[in-house]
Order: sequence, then C-alpha cells, then structure tokens
Amino acid sequence: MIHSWPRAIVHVDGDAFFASCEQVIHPELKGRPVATGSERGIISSASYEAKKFGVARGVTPWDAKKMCPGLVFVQSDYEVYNVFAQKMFAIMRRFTPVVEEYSIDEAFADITGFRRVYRCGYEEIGRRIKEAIEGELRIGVSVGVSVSKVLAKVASKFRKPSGLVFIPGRDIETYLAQVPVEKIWGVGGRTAAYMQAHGIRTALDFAQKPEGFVKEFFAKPQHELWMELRGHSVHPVVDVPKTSYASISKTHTFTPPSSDRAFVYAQVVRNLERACEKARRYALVTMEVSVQLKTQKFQVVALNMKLRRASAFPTDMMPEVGKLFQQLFSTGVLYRATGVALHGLFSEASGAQLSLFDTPAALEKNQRIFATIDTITDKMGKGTIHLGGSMLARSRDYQPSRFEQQKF
DNA sequence: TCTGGGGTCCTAGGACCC
DNA sequence: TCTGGGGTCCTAGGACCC
Repeated sequence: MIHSWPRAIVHVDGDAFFASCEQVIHPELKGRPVATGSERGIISSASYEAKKFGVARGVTPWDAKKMCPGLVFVQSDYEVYNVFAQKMFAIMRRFTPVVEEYSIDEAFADITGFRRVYRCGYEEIGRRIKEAIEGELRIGVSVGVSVSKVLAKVASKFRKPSGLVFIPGRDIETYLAQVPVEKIWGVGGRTAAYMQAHGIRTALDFAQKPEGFVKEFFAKPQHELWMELRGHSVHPVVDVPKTSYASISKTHTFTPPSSDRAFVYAQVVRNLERACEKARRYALVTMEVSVQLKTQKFQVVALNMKLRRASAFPTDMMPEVGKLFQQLFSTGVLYRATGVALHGLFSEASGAQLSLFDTPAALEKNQRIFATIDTITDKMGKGTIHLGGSMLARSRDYQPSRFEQQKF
C-alpha cells in the first residue's frame, strides 16, 4: 500500500443543515426553534434554537413538542436541501478540484500543497472556505482541518456551530485525549463497547495502543482508523462523483401496523416499483431482489432470490417477489414496515442479454411502457402512475377490513 | 430514546476444486 | 482403509454511516 502522507484535508459540515436551509428560505423562522422530518414520525434536523430545549435528531415530534412548546415543524424538502448542498460543494471546488461529496450536508476537500497557491497556511485556507460558504449561502458550517479524513472529522465536530478547528500533527494528542471512543467516526455501539471492555476510553487511548495489539484484537476497519488517528492518511479524498449504485432499496413504514395480507403485499409492490424506478433512472439492471418485512415488535425477516434475467421492470420481478412474500408473511402477525432491495446492480448496456424465451418484441414493449411511465413521472411527480398491485398501499383512506379491526 | 430511510464495506463460513 | 491441505468464489449478515 502506498502511504502518501502527510495530507492536508478539510472537512465541512453543515450546522443543523435542513433546519438552517428552511430558515434561509423562510426568513420569518430565523431565531425560532425549527424542526424538520416530523411528517415521518422522527425529527431529522433541529435548529440550534430547538437544540437548546433538547430537541435532536431521532426524537419523536410528540416528545419534541413537550420539550419545546414553541417548536415550528417544517416539511422536509430534499430538493431544496440538495440545491444548497450543490452550491456548498461548488464553493469548495473553487479552492481545490479534489472535493468528495460525502453526504447531503458534508464534504471533504484535499488541499495538500495549496499553501503556495494561496500564500497562506492550511488553517487560513479552511477559514476562507468557511467564510465563502457562510457569506454566500447564509448557513452556518463547521470546518475542520487536519492531516487525515478522520482527524479532519474530529476537528469539525470539536467546535459547533460555526467552528473552525485546525489540528496540526503536533496537536493530535491534545485533541484526541478529549474525544471519547464512541464519538469517533467509524466507531459504533458495538465497537465502542468492545473498546471499553479493553480499557480504551478515549481516542488517544486507542491511538496509543501498539500496532500488534490493534492487529490482534481488531479488524481491518479499526486498523485503518488507528492509522488515521495517528496522522497517517489511508483514506483518500475521492472526487469521482457517484454515478452508480451497488444496491438500491426502498422501505416504508406505515401506521397503524397491519396484519392484512393484501395491504402488506401492496406495500411491498409499491417499494418494488420505487426501487425499479430509481434503477431505471441510473440505467441499471439487477439479477437479484430481496423482500423484507418488519413486525410491530421490530423483528426483521428477509429473503432474496435470483431472477431469470436482468431487469429493472417491476412486472418482471413480480413472480419472485410474490413467492418471497408468501414465504415471509405469517398470518396474524402485525407488520409495521416492508422493504424491497435490488442487489448486484450493473449497467444496462454492459450485459443485459435475452434469455431464450424472451422475444425481442416483448422486451421492447416493456421498455416502451416504462419509458412512458418514467417520462410522466418526471413531469407529474413520483407515484403518478403505478401498478394495480400497489393500489392498496396508496389509497389515503385505506382501512383494514372489519375482520382485522375486530382484533384490536 | 420505543425507534425513518437509504446506503457501503468487511468478514466468516460454506461449496467446490485440485 | 484411511488419510491432506489449500485455494477461490460466493453469500449472508454484521457494523457502520448520514
């Protein structure tokens, strides 16, 4: 492996991003506690005015209102947030072409070697990026500058909102001593508990372990993390824009939970349609589909199946999806969500071949029908046209049958 | 804390082959 | 009759991210 270090990496993180975008678009919300995502039963972003009351990502709207009676709920609008995000990334690209769009509100930039270009230090470049974004978009961002992606993340998280933190090599230990392991990017609940069981409480504890220890007791991702925390950059900033997917999944939770076979199946079919729609948008086809059911008790059952030929048409996959559903569904069990995933996607052009039984005419017909659907979807919005099979999942006033209701 | 939706990567273990 | 070892490929599921 080639270690080309040290690097100079900037991490930019939008502060309360969705809520901040809403406050820019609706100036009357400035200074007020705002939360988005309530339409899905969970807060996805809370403004700092709301955070003061304890409103945070993951809190239910009901609890949020209790904590903060003056809270304003705003419907999420991902298209608007994406416009802000694209502008933020464009500003970063004015400073360096090596920008990685990590998520809708975060990005990395590699500015290694740019001190000469801008005649200033790396921290100052970080400051200029921050000031450009905040000045032009009127949203707050926290910026971290350091020698690896993980350390740049540590830095941007260190002072929020609107922070600028620079961690040069000589200061790494000072910062890591103040970061508990569960706050490190890449350490989830399981790994944090495992680390704590080994007496590792802070990021510094982990970074100071000998390499032999790390290799013996941890797997590859943690070894890479260990390298990055010690200032050795092993995760490059990847500036190639995402144009494809390895898998596409669509899931949907419905309330109230249902044990109605027809209704739950209609939910599955709707997810199948949506997953296929997205696959077609990226000109991808799949050979493998999986169905997932989640019970009211949050138990998940899933099965997958290979298709006879590659496709991105829900009609082609209905027999398999139907079979999977029959195997998964248990009578009398309440379900709260379903999901459909397409796995091992590949480009339509690269290998979709006809099976002996597919007449080119039938295939062409399917392609014409769904091309029409996709065009109408573009113009009129998602869900305008759908299969009869998902009708039940779409009717607003659907009620479980009387038989079902009696059981409650 | 009673819990949405959409992804990626890694790894252990089984099948199969020499 | 009793006995190997090792490679590759695939898959399911775990863990993590925002």
